[in-house]
Amino acid sequence: MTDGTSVAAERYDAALDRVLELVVVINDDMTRSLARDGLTVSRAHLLWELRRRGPVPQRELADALGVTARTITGLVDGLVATGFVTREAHPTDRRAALVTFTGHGAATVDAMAAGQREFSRVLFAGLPADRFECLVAGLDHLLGRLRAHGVAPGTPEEDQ
Amino acid sequence: MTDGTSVAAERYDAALDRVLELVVVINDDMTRSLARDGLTVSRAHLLWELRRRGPVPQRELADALGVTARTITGLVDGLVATGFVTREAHPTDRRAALVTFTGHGAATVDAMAAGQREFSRVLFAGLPADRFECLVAGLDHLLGRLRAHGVAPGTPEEDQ
DNA sequence: GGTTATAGTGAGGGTAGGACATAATTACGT
DNA sequence: ACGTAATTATGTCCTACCCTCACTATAACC
Repeated sequence: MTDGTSVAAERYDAALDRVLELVVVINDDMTRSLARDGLTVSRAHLLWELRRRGPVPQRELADALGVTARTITGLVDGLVATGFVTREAHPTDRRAALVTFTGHGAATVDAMAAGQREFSRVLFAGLPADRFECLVAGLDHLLGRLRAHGVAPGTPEEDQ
Repeated sequence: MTDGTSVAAERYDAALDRVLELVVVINDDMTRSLARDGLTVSRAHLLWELRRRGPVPQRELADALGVTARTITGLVDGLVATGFVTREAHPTDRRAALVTFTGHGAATVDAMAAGQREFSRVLFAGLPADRFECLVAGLDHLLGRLRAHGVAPGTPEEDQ
């Protein structure tokens, strides 16, 4: 079974190892980088969603992040305590609180966006155009396979 | 500034988005898959290291996972309680406890390894050989850039 | 033997999630 | 209009991960 059926199981394994290593390394880097801004990954995700939605009630953030409303309460508590957002009154629904950026919060999340662009340049710089395209195509293939396998979002999936 | 200096900042951004999405999707999938075996990501990492080291004192696992010894105590507590490992006496050092697989633990981690091979086949199946090679080369490039940028392991980095 | 280093744990704190229960408010149905 | 949902957010309580600091027991060194 050295070849025949496919490229070779061992090459697949080695490739998956690289993907997994990439996952770990990027995760760690994000965590450290955010910590320098006084943020955690979860809180940064919240700010990121808030950025492309404007002030929204917490319920919407819960749906966007895929966590319970209770978790959002905790995350917003932390972000309020550290001065990134405030809870403002909803104009029409007195149950809801509109999560709203402070100046510091807006500046931080803008800096995050800039940092991400910078990071992408660092990552992909020096990669010839054709190799770059091929890499992106490969990544798309992986994402497609994951979705087809019922893993990624886009699939409703009632789980188990 | 539509082109000229490089491929185009927007393409880099889009590519990074794919990488980030891959990170999230794979993380979530791993978490769910492990939960079906009664494991968490951290505990599975511990078992994974234990697999390629044989019975070891907890100190060694702490170094391998990059966490404090205290954290290992907690993880091993959980794994003992759920029947994956036991703490055995060290033959020569009475301070140390050798973390050792139970039958269930060994079987589970072997199944994890098999599942990973299976997963790699699912991911890469249907990718022509040349495209596969190109993807792997691209991934290596990314890992290299990360290391060069002082992100990945291999760099001592006294952190500060 | 005495000092120092190491292995592991107790105590306690911060963050991230969940389940369940509950108050306040809105929406709906008749 | 009035009662019954449904919805927003939170209180309370739980698991889990990770840390620091203090401490015990043991090993190692000299």
